[in-house]
Amino acid sequence: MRVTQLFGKTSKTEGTDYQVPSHRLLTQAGFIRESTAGRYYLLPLGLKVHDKIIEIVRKHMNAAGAQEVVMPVLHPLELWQETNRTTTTGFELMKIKDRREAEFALGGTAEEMAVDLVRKFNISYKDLPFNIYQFSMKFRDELRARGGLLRVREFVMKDAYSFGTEEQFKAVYQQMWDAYAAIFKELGLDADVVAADNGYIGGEYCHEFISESDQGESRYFIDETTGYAAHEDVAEVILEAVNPEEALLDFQQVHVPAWVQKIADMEKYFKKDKRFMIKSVAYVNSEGDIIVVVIRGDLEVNKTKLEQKLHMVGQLEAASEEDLAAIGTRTGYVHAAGQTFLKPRKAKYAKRDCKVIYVADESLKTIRNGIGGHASFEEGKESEGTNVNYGRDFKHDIELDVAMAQPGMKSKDGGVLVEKKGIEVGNIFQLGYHYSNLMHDAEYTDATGKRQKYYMGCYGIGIGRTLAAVVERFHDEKGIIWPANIAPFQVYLARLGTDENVIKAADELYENITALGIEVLYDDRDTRPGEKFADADLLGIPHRVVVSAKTVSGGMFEYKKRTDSESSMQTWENLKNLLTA
RNA sequence: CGGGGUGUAGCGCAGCUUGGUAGCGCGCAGCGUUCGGGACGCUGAGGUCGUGGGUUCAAAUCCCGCCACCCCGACCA
Repeated sequence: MRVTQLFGKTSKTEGTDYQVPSHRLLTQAGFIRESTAGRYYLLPLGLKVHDKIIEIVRKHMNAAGAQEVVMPVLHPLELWQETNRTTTTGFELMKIKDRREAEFALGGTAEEMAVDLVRKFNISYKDLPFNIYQFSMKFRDELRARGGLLRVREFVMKDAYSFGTEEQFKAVYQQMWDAYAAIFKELGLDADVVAADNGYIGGEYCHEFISESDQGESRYFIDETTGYAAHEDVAEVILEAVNPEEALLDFQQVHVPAWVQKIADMEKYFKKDKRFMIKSVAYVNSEGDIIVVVIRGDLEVNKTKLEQKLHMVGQLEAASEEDLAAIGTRTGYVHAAGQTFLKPRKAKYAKRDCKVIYVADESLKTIRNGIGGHASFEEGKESEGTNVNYGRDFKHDIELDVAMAQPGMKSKDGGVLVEKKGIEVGNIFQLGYHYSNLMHDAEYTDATGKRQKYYMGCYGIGIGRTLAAVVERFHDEKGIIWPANIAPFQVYLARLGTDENVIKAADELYENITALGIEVLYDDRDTRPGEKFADADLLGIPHRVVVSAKTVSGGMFEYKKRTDSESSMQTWENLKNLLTA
């Protein structure tokens, strides 16, 4: 390809709106162009890379026995209604109607479609297991697109759906895990594999493949001694007893000044570490019930864990002042001990009839003689509890681990958790019977002739995001540095000058390298050398060859790798070897 | 959805306070001089000033509505 014929241009100036390197570089180098927020044009250069990534993914999926299909992008809305995802999806479902008023969801993920396709056939146990996948545009009405291709509203995703028996599933899951590891390795992204939350997809467990990056939005923890790796949403820690040697003291309700409300205030007033404080955090669910989580003062409630463990996925929101008023309390004075304590006040403050669900975090068991959680806010008589001991002074029926992990904590496997940030480039989900239970006829015939439900999994890779993750990992101040296997071209051939001999030599070299089956981007523009070199670096093509009056007179070619700082003169034979190596 | 900000030529911006013929740099086109890390001179093209309404003799500028985009948060691939 000649640069003079290539659609898309590099830009010398950087925009000011780019917060993320890959966004700026891909735009500046002419790989992508923004349409509206979160929707991008892929230009010829960008598409070439995109295609190469797809090819690698396809190769490994096929090798793992998965079979490619294409599903419609418009999903009949009834399918989504069958699984209640029209109301409960995490992403805002995009819907459209045709002229007959038939409603469709713009596909954001395709579990229902896959099941619907499969149930159109008479599947027997002899057909199992199988795994079908596709590359298709996914639509998600993101609240806020961000970071170029990192978080968009339309993107090509490879999504696979496996069907089989429960016994067969483990092997399929492992197969996909291995395929993913191979894919990301081939792309130069040695992704961390972390346990994560299934969220709206459903199922009981899943793993995310995360490319470590400062620009990533996923926060996760790794225990480097044991290998335990988990997304912050699910990371489990062992909390050790803080003061097990301390004798239990008598509970006291003591007067405190009105300014003492937050944990920080209490630390100041009682002159004790926040680990000894007892904190209550209130949420409201979609029914309007109030969920009060009582937890150690130094910990944060992990809402994802809480939702998962209460089976209220996607339903919890932080309680408002109004919600708190409904149970007779207010911010800073949510009572840890439970409903009974609230009753006397209820008549005065209650505004609506709602359930109060108390959850005690396991961390409460790690402290003796804690402070707080028994606040009274009657004016002039503000008070707090001291020497509070969970189990003795109060206890809740629901005891869960819902604390957010923090760096330095002990992982559930015993090592120390290190915090990392990264870009989630792929995920594998165990779905189990989630969809088979919700959708009719998601069944096959077993060896005894009985109908059985499918045990499913699903597996996704965002192609554009992966592309961006590669750029995040491989770039310098001058531009992108593509790994050779996905570079849009292998060679950037820069012709310096417009001398007849130079043109002839460069044209010939272009032909000769192309004849080797190597993709060349031939910079045949009549521009100055500096511009060509700058573009070569910006575009990130692995090899750079220069033809100029100097090289022509010497009968040699100038060669440099994108990652080299110095170039060298090479004969054609040597150059050939360097380029085909 | 809450808070903050921005919309003027392909890109980056000035002009708006104090209403009066729409500007600058880069880029683009032509000519010339140049030619090894983003040259220089001259000439030129290119803008419904996001959009709808209002005030006014007159609106990029003042007022109201709407839309889009960016950042933080919330939410979540």
